[in-house]
Amino acid sequence: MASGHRSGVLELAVLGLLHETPMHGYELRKRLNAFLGAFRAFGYGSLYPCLKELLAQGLIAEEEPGIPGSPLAGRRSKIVYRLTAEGKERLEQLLAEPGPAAWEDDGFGVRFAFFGQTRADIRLRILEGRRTRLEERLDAFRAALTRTRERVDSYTLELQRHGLESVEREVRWLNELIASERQAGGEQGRQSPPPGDNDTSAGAPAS
Amino acid sequence: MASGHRSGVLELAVLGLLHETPMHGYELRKRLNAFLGAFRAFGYGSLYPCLKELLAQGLIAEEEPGIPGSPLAGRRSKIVYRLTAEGKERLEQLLAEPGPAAWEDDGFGVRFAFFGQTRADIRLRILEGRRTRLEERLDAFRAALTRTRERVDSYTLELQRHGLESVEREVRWLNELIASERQAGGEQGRQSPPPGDNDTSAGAPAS
DNA sequence: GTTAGCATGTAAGGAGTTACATGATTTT
DNA sequence: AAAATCATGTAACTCCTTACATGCTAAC
Repeated sequence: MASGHRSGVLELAVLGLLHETPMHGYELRKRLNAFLGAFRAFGYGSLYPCLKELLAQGLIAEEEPGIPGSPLAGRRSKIVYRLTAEGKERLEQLLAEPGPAAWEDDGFGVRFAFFGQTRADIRLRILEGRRTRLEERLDAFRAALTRTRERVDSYTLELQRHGLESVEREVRWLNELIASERQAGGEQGRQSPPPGDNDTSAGAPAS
Repeated sequence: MASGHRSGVLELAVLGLLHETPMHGYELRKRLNAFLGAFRAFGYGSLYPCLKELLAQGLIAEEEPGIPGSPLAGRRSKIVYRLTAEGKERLEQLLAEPGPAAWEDDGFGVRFAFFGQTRADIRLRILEGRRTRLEERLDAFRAALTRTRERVDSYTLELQRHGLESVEREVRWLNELIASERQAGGEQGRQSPPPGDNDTSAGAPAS
C-alpha cells in the first residue's frame, strides 16, 4: 500500500553510500555521481524524493545535532541523513537479492560497486549471473547477425560489430573477476569474510 | 497541443525501418530488436502505442491492399504500415537534428545505425559531437578518480577502471570512424553524396 | 481439435528527468 | 552588497515496462 514508488538503482545506491558515512543530500549526489561514474547520473529531482520516501519507510533518519535541547533546534539548512538499523537490513537484502535485477546493466553496476559489503558467495553468484545474461545476449545477437547478414548496410553492421565486441570484452572481464574470486575464496577457509568491516585491502582482483 | 507523447529513440527507429520497407508491427518489432541489438530492446507495449500516434500524426499510413474495392476490405489481421511523405521529412529532420539528443547513448546509437540515410557532413558532426561528449565524461571521471583516490575500496575502483576503459575504447573507435569519414569525404568533390539513394556499398569504414 | 506461435492491442504504473522556485552561506 | 554556489525541494511530464486481454492461423 501507501504507494511505494521506489526500488531500483537509486535506493540501493543511497543506502549503500549512507552505510559508509552519514551525509546530506547535496553531498550525497556528488558522491553518487562520482561513484557510479561512467554509467549513471542522477539529479536532485530524483534524489530528494527518494530520500523523502526512504525517510518515510524508516530506512534512513535525520541525524540529530550533537547537543539535544540546544538553541539550534530550529531548521538547520543542512539535513544530514544516516542509515537506520532497518535500512541496513534492507541494504543487505537488496545486495543479496537474486534474480534479474542483479544482472541488468544498472542493477549489476551498483551491486558490483558495493561488493566490498557483500558476502563472497553472493559476489560469485552475481558475477556468474551477469556473465550468463551477457552470453544469452551474445547468442541472440550473433543469431540475428547471421540471419540478417546480407540485408544491412555497412554502418548498421559496424554498429553491431562494435556492440558485440563490447559485450565480449565485458565477458572476458567477468571471467577474470570470477577466476580471481574463486582463487581467493578457495585458498583460506570458506566463503564470507569475517563480519568485521573490511578495510581497503579486500579481495579484489589484482590489476 | 494534442498531447504529443512521442519523441526519442523509438519514433526514430520506427520511421527509419519503415523507410527501408513497409512492415506490420510484429515484424517491425523483431527487426527493431535485431537492429538495435546490443543496446536497446522494445516490447509491444511500447511499439503499438507508438505506431498509433505516428499514424495520428500522419507520419505513417496503413498500406492499402493491392485491389481496391475487393471483398477483402474487411479487417485484415495484419496491418502493414508505410512511411508517408511527411514521415520521410520528419525522419530526415530527426536524423539531422543537432544538439544533445544525437550524442547521448541511445540517440547516438540509433542515428549511427541509420547513417546510410544521412548526409556526410551530418554524419561527421554527429560523430564529433559524440566524441566531445565522451571526452567530457572522461575528464569529469578522471577528476573524480583523482579526488576520491584513497577513499574507495578496490571493487569500486575496479568498476571505475573498467568504465573508463570502455569509454576510452569508444573514443578510439570514433576516431577511426571520423578519420575514415574525412578521407572518404575529402577524396571526391565535397560533402553530401548525390541524392540518388545509396546502395549497400556506402562510405562506411573498412573493417 | 488443440497446442504453438503469429498478430494486435490497452491500462496501470514505475523510474526517473526537466524546469522551476527558493533560501542560506561563502567568496569577492 | 553582489555574485557564486551550496542546499533543498516540487509539479508536471516523458518514455517506457508489465501484465493483461483477445482473436487468428498454421502445425501436429
